Amino acid sequence: MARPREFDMDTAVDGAMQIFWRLGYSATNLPDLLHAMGLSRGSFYKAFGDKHSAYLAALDHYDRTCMGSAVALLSDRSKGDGAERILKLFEQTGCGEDAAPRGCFVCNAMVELGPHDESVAKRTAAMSNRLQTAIFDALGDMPGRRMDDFASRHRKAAIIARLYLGAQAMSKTGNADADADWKNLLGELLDRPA
Amino acid sequence: MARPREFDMDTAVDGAMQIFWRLGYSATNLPDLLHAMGLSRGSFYKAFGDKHSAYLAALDHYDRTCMGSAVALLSDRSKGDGAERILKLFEQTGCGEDAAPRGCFVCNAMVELGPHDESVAKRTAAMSNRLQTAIFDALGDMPGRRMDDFASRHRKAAIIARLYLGAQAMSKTGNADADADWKNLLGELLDRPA
DNA sequence: ACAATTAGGAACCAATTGGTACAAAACAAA
DNA sequence: TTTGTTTTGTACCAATTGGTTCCTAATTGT
Repeated sequence: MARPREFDMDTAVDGAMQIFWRLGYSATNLPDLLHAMGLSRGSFYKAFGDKHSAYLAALDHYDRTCMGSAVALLSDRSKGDGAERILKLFEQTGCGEDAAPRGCFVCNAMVELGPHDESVAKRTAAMSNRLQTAIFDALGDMPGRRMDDFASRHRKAAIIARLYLGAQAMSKTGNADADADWKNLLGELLDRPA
Repeated sequence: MARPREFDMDTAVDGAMQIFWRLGYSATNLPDLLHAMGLSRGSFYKAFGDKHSAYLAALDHYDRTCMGSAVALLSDRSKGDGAERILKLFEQTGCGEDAAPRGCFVCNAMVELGPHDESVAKRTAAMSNRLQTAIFDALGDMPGRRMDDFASRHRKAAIIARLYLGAQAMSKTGNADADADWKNLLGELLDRPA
């Protein structure tokens, strides 16, 4: 048919995700974005249309990759019971100790564009719901602990999801590691039925 | 000495806070900022120097006003015991139901500028610490409930502060009111010693 | 009244913004 | 090899960005 594209689509979108994640939407200008994606203006506008569409593609990429592995961790029975998996999630996604804290892309997007961008709001809401559901499921997999009723588990999952976002947000100021042991209480929290 | 300024400093800074709070730093351009502050370019640059300084002034204003009243609420013994006051904080600052969700200015600033702006990081860290301390104090004022030890109270306060930030962040997507009753669990959580 | 001093506001600025036009280049099918 | 199609990179664009200049107006102290 015609000339095939030289760049790898997934690599480019991943590059976009990286820089949007680190800098946010407004603060990322086109030259930086193009550099991060490894392609030139022509290719970019042909393949994505505009900056905003590239951002949405980056969000969807985040959903597929990062959010996907978070959900996978939460539902992986080989990693311990539900409480241990939730704790692992908090530890692995580095709620605090990171040297270059970029937080959670979903949280960043929600805060920056949520109220003014319908398409972003829809995606971030879907992703946080996905996380919350995975937490809910993990809460149901705690053999040996007293089982919560459905409504309590739901509320508990809602709390933990918000706690996760808040921890990610606070990690971006760099003072979070000062009292990093707050994670310990999360474990105690999970033990206690509500 | 000389001609006095015609605008009220506090009103102007408050206007700056409003629009920065709603739009964020990057997305607020100078014309909008000037309009919100009710003054012209000349007066603005004479009084504040540049956009960034105005943002810092807005943050400090937030600390004085909003954060101040939050802390005041948390330490107001006439509003109930510590647990009730914490619950009131979550209810009053509208974690979810707001029609025009602007979230929490501290959280917004942390997420947008925290990792790249030392002066913002310092201020937001100070403010979140201030909130966390007030929560810690409130947790110590729960007559009739079993008293937590010092370390547990500290961790509990750290959790609640992060929960607050996360709830504020999630409120910006608009889907938060779907399961607004997660606050109920906060009450149960507070009852239980850790 | 009169300096001295400062606020206010409009005109202006260079740099950067996101986005477009277009021609050359690279491929596939014939 | 020719033709048709698509990518790629560069030059270009208008609009907007935050910020400066500078003149006029207003006020206070003397």
